[in-house]
Amino acid sequence: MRKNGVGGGAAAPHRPHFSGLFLCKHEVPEGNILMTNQEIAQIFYELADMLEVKGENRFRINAYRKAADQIASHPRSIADVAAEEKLQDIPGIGKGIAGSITEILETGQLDDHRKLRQEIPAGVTTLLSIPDVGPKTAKLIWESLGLKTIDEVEFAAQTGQLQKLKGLGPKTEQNILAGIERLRARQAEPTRVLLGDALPLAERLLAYLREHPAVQRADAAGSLRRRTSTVGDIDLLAASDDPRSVTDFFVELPEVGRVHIHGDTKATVISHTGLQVDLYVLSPEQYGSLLQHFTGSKQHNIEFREIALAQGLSFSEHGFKREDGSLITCETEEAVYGTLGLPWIPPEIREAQGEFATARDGRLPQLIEVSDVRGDLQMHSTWSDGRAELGEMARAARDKGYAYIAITDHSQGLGIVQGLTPERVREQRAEIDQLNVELAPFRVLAGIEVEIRVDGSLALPNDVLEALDIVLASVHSGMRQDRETMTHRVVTAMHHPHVDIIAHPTGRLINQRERLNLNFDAVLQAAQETGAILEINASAERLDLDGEHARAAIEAGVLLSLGTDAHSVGGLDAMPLGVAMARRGWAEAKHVINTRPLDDVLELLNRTD
DNA sequence: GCCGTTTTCGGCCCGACTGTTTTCAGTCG
Repeated sequence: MRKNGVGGGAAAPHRPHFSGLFLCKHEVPEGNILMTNQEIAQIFYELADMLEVKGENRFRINAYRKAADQIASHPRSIADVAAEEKLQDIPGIGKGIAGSITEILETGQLDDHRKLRQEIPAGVTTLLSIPDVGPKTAKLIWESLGLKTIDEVEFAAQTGQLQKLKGLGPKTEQNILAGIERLRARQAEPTRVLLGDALPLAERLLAYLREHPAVQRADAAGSLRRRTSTVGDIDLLAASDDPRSVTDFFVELPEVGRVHIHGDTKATVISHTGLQVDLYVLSPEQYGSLLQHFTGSKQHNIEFREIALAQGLSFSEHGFKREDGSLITCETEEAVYGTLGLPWIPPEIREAQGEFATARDGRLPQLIEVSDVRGDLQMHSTWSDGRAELGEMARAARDKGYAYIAITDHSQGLGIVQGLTPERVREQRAEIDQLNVELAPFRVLAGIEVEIRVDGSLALPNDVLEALDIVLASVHSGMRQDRETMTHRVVTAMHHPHVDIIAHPTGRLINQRERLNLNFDAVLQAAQETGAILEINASAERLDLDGEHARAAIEAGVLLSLGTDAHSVGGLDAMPLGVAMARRGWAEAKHVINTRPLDDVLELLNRTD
């Protein structure tokens, strides 16, 4: 788990930067400044960092961080929420922070933040991004040596100045130097790792651990288990009666580049690929509490422990402690939640977004499972930019157990690939018809991923689209349009009579390209009006919609579809990632059209045979 | 600063590991 992951109170000075997705000029009340959720959140993160360096009340600091998390992950524009005077409906936002948000929206800044910034140079809070440098160390270095940048701290460490400070020694000085090196490596290779890349590495490491004779169980936890789109590190857990032998074994694995921490029950290593991997080991009878604790999220755990405290129980990874000091251990997570009278809560929704209240009321959703998915509704073949023949894709999908798929090659109008012309759509249809004879009862739907042109019109004529079984529409070019234009463009396409699904609706490519500048509320409204379906694109670099957007869609009564967007046979394996996003969005099978039998899907699309 | 099926005040999650220390502070998860 990365810095400030589960349970921590430490700073996380740098947050991934989001696009201006949630901002819409014409919705902001007169006189307000254009601010994205991320920009607003950033002010509170910085405020928290500065207060921490000052040594202020840690609960106040945590309140700002919690509010910033809520703001950053809110699926709607905070400016819109503010305009509706609903800010205090958001958990963690009370009168004070609501007032601060209003001030930020009106003036573009926060006076408390501005004043503190005069007191504490911006550079000092950036020192918090160095591993092993927290607020106390940053303050010490700044006040005693006057250092304000990472470069200055690096030089001071190289020249032995840091170890002269009270409380620091030569080891710490070396750790800070190594930390700066790690930070630089991260910045050169900036990104968080894709869920789809981290999962295989975690599985390899787990396979080693499970072979160790003293290991009874091993699982991934943390954000990987919650299936966030990207992860900052990998958290692994093991059950063993001899934990030390397991951490000893772990730090010697071939994947390990460097050992950072190596204790009796925990070890932290850096893999050769630069990813941090943490291992925690406890006895089998404590495995349930270990799993719960390290799955997080941090805020979920805090709420969980508050509920425990209200029942006179203190909870940690070791189990529940009664007030008399006696321990209740839990071998399973079901027992952990059950001890507080709660049903087991799926990891994907442990984000402190209302899951406890829902669980208490017995209203937890029956989340969609991979096995619910009967067909894959987006994939490509050599007819456009895919690497496998249409027949190979179909047979591979059939062999995965699907009842149907949609072949959705690109249309003309997409410059970089050989998109289908009306003529070639008809040729492809003949091949699909032939395949359907061969593969029956498995069914290949003749589909298309048609370009939404810059004005919202589609790149194929109506009669061509009408003859297809399913039409996906998406934006691949002209992506820099302003918010109003882009929103109008997508909404116009949704109103097209032959468009069934908007593919990868927000257009993000994780770590590569920001989301489209789109008013998502307006997209949801258009979906309500037209019945258009929004895709959850399962390819690892898209995962679009993500959980937050999927949940907003479901709450708006909008239907979803799942497609891998596979461009090869191997690409079909991405479906569990898409299902994970759906689960993070609290989706049940009924919310996703391709959990339904083919006839029901065709009826929904008004294309019954 | 937030929050309330004990509370509008007085709480706010809990423990391992490391380094610099002679008993603990800082950082992290």
